[in-house]
Amino acid sequence: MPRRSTGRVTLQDIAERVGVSKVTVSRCLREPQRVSETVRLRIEEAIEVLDYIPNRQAGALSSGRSLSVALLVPSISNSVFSEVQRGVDEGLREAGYQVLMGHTGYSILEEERLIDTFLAYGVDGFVLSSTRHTDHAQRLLNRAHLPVVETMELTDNPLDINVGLDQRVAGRAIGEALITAGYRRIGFCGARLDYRVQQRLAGWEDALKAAGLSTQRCQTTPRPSSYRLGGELLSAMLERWPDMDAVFCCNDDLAAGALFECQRRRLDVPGQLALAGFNGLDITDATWPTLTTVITPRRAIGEQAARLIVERLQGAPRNPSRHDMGFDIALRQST
Amino acid sequence: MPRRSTGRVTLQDIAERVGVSKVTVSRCLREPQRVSETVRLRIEEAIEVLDYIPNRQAGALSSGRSLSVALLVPSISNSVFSEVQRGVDEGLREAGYQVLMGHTGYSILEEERLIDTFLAYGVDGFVLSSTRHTDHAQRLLNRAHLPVVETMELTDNPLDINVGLDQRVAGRAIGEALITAGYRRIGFCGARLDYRVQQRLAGWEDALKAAGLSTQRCQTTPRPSSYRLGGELLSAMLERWPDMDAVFCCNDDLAAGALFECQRRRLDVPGQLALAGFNGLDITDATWPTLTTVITPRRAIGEQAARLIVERLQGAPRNPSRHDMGFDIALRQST
DNA sequence: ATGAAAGCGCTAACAT
DNA sequence: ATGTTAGCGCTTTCAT
Repeated sequence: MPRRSTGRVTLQDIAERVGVSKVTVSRCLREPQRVSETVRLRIEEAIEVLDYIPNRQAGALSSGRSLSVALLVPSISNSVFSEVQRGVDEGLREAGYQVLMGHTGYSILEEERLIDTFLAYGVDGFVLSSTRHTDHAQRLLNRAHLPVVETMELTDNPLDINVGLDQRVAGRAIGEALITAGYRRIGFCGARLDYRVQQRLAGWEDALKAAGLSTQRCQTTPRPSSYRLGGELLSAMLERWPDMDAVFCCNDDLAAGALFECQRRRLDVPGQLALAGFNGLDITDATWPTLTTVITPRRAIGEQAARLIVERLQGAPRNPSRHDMGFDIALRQST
Repeated sequence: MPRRSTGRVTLQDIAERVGVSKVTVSRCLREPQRVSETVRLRIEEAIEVLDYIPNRQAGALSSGRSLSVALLVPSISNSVFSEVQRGVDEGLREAGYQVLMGHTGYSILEEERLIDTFLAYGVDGFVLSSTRHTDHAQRLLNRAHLPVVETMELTDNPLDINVGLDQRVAGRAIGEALITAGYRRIGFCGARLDYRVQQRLAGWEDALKAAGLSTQRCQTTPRPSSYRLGGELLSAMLERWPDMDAVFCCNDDLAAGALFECQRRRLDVPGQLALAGFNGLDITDATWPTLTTVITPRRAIGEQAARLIVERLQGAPRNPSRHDMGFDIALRQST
């Protein structure tokens, strides 16, 4: 017994109304110039009148391409990734691809789960926001023969395409900037301690060691970053190392939170304590005093990722590559 | 001539390896208890060994259900919506649904485009973050016979399910709180001026009028909200109405930006000027002074939206409803 | 320029 | 408990 149709308007409905076969309608949608003008106009009219919405699942099943790309970010609420997302989204949309977003909660296991899910949805490519993955995730990606872009940080062994910046070099640069500015008892505070934060910490150590300074003033926690945590970490540090004259916070949220805590304590920034953040979020340029930070090219990373993946989707051969997008130090009022 | 297969592992491959038919494998995945234990174990082993990933497009095409729900938010970077998103995501994931997110950029035309796109992807339902849509979008949604939840604000004519809070009443409540606290020359500053902001403004007017106070101190702009804009609007207001003793900012970003501007001007908050925001973002509880604000139950809205849509997806009949999730006023140091 | 036929990988319906 | 058959809506291939 035939299963009843879903009631949705299909290519066949358009075809019948116009009096052509459904291949012609399909063709009209994909290669309008291959259909005669008269037929084209009538098809377009029918589509309009019937409110036809193509069934992408059927299209994808048949063609093997879904015209969608998965973008996996650690966190939705972290504004750091929303800029990357915008760049990716814009670039891919222009090329006719839909971006499907997922968030991993900073967990590579969750990333693996999402890769599996999106493979099941038949995405044509992946943009990941890290270079660290489970073995299984890597296997899945390799077998799928899909273009993959790993973003944010750089790696020597990209799965495929890698677009980011050297987090360690950036950490070192901000450390050096603080040293150049005359600070000598420089602390580091970090939350979450994901790979990128660890790299920034290593960079900070590089800078201090190279200058012969102590790297003992280091306060870290696995807890997720927040404004309040920035305040808490700063308080703990002031207690342990009252002589500290500057702090590099692993990200801008912590830096802003630390600044608020200084205000609460009536501690003059930068007079009594200098503060620096990382990423260059909007808030760093709005507080009083404004915050010194490392500006990361998040939008550009997203755009470049989109550009490269589109190239591949349009047929360019696989060619593992690494793209260093650099960073800028913004020296502001807090140092 | 037969088209060559995609090379992907399919149900058929599993079936052949185990020596059963593919329906049995399919059944094993969906209703394991209906398959004999021995066969089940062998199927599970084959799936593991071959790294089988089901093709959801084929499944959805065949069954008419994609096990996915679209969530449309105005902005990815606005943390207001990330809480909603978490609630939705969590609830839907538990029920076995994947959330596909899109952002409209506060444009109902873009919303319409996304509704079209996600209908093409065959989603089983929609969570929207407004009650305002284009006529065409409403038509599309009605014809699709899919569960739809409109969130954030309340409406008298829900498309289907409506979960939110009365933005106008909330605006009035914060206005009244300021009046109760003794302020009399109360300003309003608003950005973007989307529907919700307009409602908050109307509520603020309600409160001031009811108390016989002037509503002239109102500074608005269509520009998108940001910390810096909060500072700019405040500056403009101080210039126009130097006697102003309190400002209700339409959201927390503006309020924080206004606070930073006060710090820059060495204006004592709340001594010389009181500030209030809207939403209850983390930052309002981190600044110095902390910010008075309206706490909106964003997480709860998301969870409730998920709960209700899952009910419908599991067969509950359509039953238009409105769920007022309320709000709380947090009186903090800035007033 | 247009169409007929086959098939993408899966599930629903109906046997056995 | 398992299998057979048909078909979801589209695109591809090949023919006209």
